[in-house]
Amino acid sequence: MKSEAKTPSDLSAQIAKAIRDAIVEGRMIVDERLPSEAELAAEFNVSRPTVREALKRLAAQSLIRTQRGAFGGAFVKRLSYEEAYGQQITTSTLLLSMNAVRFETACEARYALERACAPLAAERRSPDHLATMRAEIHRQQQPGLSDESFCASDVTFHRALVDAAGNPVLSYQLAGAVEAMQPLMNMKTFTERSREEIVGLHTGIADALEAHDASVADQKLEDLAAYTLTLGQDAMEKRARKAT
Amino acid sequence: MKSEAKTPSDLSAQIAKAIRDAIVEGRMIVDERLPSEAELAAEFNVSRPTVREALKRLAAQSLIRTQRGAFGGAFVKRLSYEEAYGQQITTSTLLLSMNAVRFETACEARYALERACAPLAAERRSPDHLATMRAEIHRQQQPGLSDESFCASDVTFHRALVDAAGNPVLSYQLAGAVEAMQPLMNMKTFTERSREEIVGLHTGIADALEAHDASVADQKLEDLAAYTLTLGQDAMEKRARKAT
DNA sequence: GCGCGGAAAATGTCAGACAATTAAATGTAA
DNA sequence: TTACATTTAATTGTCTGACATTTTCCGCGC
Repeated sequence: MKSEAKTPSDLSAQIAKAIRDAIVEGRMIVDERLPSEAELAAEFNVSRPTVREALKRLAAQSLIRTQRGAFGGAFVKRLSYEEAYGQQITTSTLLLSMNAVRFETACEARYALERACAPLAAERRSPDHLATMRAEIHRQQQPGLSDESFCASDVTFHRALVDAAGNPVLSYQLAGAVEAMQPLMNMKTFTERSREEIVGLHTGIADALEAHDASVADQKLEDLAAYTLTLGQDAMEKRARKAT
Repeated sequence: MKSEAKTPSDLSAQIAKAIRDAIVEGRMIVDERLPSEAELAAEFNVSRPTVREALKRLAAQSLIRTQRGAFGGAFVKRLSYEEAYGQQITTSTLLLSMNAVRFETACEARYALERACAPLAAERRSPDHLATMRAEIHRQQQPGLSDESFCASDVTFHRALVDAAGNPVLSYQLAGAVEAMQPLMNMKTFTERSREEIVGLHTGIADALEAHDASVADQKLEDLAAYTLTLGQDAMEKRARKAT
């Protein structure tokens, strides 16, 4: 009945899997109520703490939400875009930081994906998106801005670019790619000169989107990708020279 | 000290957040051992079951692994690409299925991202990737293949295309986009005629990659995107007519 | 009809106990 | 001395039972 001799222990993982499968396969629909903890405990023949551990696992993945009180309980949760963004970003950031991903690799992936957004963004960008981009460009020009703030502004600029494509699925997929780069970028230092260069390219991108010109936007993004790469290589060389 | 009057209850969530932050911010490194459950309970002034619920939350996100026995405990886990793929796919699939994402939206996102891979794939594709693609094309031509198997083969083909770009970060980002489309595609039916069309385009893509020809590959992908869109619209119209 | 208070149901938390597992320490014999 | 078996201690996994807290519903009095 419940063979699965694979993992004799970790009952809570098995129970979590069973419920997760039911949700993913559509056997439980959004806002449907799960049996109470006591009922689940009886059903799976385990104690309530074990069931609770399983439910917490699901809650951590935003698969369920719980509500206290009478007629409360655990409910299948509609996964919102915001939460999905958040999970995406956490996972991407950890993946990059824990696997010693080369700066070039992450950079290449990020700009390849962003360039995929450019044609759509050129077509659909709203005044709102343009305003956000202009505002960030302005911030990036302020003297005395710390490297970290400069990076944060860069991320906001690029997210606006992605969002301008007007496709929430695309925004979701790229949230991780854009945000996860920030820790890698934070390790670099930006000279006055390189900031000027970047701001110039950002301006070019915003102008191109405003003019609905996809090919110029793509060109500027390619330039920006290339320039970012050289920045990374410079930093590496400098470090190598220092180590010698 | 630990006020946080925002959420009076849900201690396990707070504890999980505290530990998660420590990991994400790099205060704990890979393979570092967390304090034992009893120690954590004392540290946070809660009971062991509460600590355990927090740890299960982290385990669900693959942030830690636990080991029983003396000198066992919870350890910060290196997030592998495989696990990251898996989480990506689960989240993407749920996001699409729970938010009534339009077929066109998902389709647009997927092909925009895939086309971003095309130039890199044309440059770097290995014989292995080409062989996988050819094999799937062959499978797709077999008569009597179920729609579901056809879709599964389609996914494998496209993942080979993405992997051919030789950038694991890109592969990770696209895993969700490609796989999450499968349930949406499974709802369609593929006539003999449409399968022929798709197989033709797949062959064109494989040929272009083999010839290192990025622009043809891109063109074929654009055609495939357009054709897939019309398939989806046909299906919608047919359903609408039936409902009338 | 309308507020109000208690009952009931459910999750959140705690305490203590035992089982299972594992690595290190210890002891023993060749 | 070395190799192997045994004990031991630390730690997670699970269970039982209890109490606290939150929230809804129902009936009661007005």
